Amino acid sequence: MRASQYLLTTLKEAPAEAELISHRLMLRAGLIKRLGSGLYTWMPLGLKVLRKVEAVVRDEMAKTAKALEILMPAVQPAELWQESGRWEFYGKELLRLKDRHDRDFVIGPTHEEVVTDVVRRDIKSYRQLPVNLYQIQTKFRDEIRPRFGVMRAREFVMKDGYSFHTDFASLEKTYWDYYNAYCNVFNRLGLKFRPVAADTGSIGGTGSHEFQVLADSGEDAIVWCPTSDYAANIELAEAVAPAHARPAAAETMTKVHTPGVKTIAQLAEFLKIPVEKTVKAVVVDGEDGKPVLLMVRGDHSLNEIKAEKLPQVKAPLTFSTPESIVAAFGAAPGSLGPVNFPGIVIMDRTVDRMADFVIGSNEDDQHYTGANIGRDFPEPIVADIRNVVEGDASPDGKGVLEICRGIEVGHIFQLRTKYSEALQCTYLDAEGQSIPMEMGCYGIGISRVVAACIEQNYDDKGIVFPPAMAPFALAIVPVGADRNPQVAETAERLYADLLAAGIDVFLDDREERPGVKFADMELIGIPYRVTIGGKGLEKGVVEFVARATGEMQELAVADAVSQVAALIAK
RNA sequence: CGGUGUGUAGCGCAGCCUGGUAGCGCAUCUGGUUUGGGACCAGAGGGUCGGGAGUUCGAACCUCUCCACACCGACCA
Repeated sequence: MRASQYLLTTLKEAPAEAELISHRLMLRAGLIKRLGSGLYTWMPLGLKVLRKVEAVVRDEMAKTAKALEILMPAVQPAELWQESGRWEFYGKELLRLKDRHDRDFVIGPTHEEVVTDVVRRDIKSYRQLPVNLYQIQTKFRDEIRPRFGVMRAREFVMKDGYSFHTDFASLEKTYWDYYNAYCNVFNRLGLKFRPVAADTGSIGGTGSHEFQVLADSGEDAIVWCPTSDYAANIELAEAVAPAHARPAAAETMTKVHTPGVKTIAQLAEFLKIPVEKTVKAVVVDGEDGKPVLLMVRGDHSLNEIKAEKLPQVKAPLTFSTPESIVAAFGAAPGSLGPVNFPGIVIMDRTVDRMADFVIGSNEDDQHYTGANIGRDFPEPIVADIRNVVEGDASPDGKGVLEICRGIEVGHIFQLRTKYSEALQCTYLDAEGQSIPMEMGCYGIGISRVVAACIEQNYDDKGIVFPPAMAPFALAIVPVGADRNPQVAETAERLYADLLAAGIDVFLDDREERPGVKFADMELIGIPYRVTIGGKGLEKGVVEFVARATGEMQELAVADAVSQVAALIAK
């Protein structure tokens, strides 16, 4: 491709709305243009990158996941969503619309309903199973807060796969095929990533893994163990009970005046004690509507997903209002505790092993010191309700946990029979019994992968695409071609020869100063550059520069094509 | 939806407090000089100052209202 015939829309300054580095660079490099909140046009250069990702995904879908590609409608009839129950449960993220006949439709945020309908129409016998289908398609989720460009856009490109099985063993086999396919995809794209155990969220089901690209800007916290292969999303990571038993009570429970103390930090500061000696009280609505008191150690934080799963707690998790808290406890948040509280109390496993701690007294501006479980209030229910922290013991007992940030680019689920039952997607087994199919679903955020990649591969000059994702394999930059016919000739010949050799070359034949061309080629992240100038040609050489390292070497013009091809192939 | 903030040329911004008919840098166009790291000189084009209403002789500026966008909290590929 020639720059003179291409549409490069690079910017020196990024639009003010862009905060994340990948978002800024994608706008500056002209990969995407914003149309509205969470809506982006993929410009020629950006689309090329997107297609590169798709190509790798398609290849691995065929080779490793052994799935067949289909394409389902983006617009789906509401009936299917009513049948699965998600018309009610999916909430406002589901974009609903009516056609001219006033019939309800949705713009698909995912395709479990449609694909299940496809399969239930045609697949009737165990002999036809398993079935494994995928598509690459534009999805729409009316996100509460779109942000970070295509990282969390409302409209985005997703690869979604679905498999159907007679039994769980078959599902598990395909599940691990996808697991391996995803590992291959992200490895081939040159990403640093980690598969982690994950919560199944609103999609439902049993087993689940997320594929997280490691980046400090990631929205997810990933827990992992350097000395074992344990890795999980913090939402799921189990906080194990401390190894030691609960110490014996040594202090007498004493009420202390703590004027103006509302937070754990203030409490520890006021009493001059470590925060580990305090217990935090959080009040949520119970399953029966009455407030439930949750206790975690002062320096720990409540894991809302774990809390929501407790049978005593109402789902979705709802923090009790200050009014209902005052009514139930007689005190405002900041001084709450289990002493003399008649309702349900649930404490974290760590709290269970504490003694002589500080806790709210259910009187404003009063706390208890030296509080002890059992002696000063009844033994609460014990549960894992906190987020793990760095230094916690790994749940597999093989080390100590660390935490890093990740961007979720893929997610695989064992759905089991949630949708096949709701939509009556059944098959007849050898005995003629009608049985709901076991299902799995498998997603990759294609457009998000591009942003995640940039988040991991950039420098002060711009994007540094890994070769597998780069819009072009190589840039040729002639310097002074308008004054030196030999430069122009050499550039043209090299361009033609490299194209003939099957290399996707970008020839910057614009009438721009060299600095402008260099800066643009670097900004858009082309992995390699050949610079052709008069001085070099006098010596019979051209320059070859690697974007990632900046390393330059001179190549003899005579065999530049074969040398470039060899260098790129490395 | 709640909290905070911003809307002025394609992009980045100033002007607003203290009303007087809109400006800077980059980008664009023309001419010239330049030419291995985002050139220089001269000239030019480009604006419903987010929309509407109000106050005023006069509103980018003051008031009200609506809209859009961004950031912080509840969702997810």
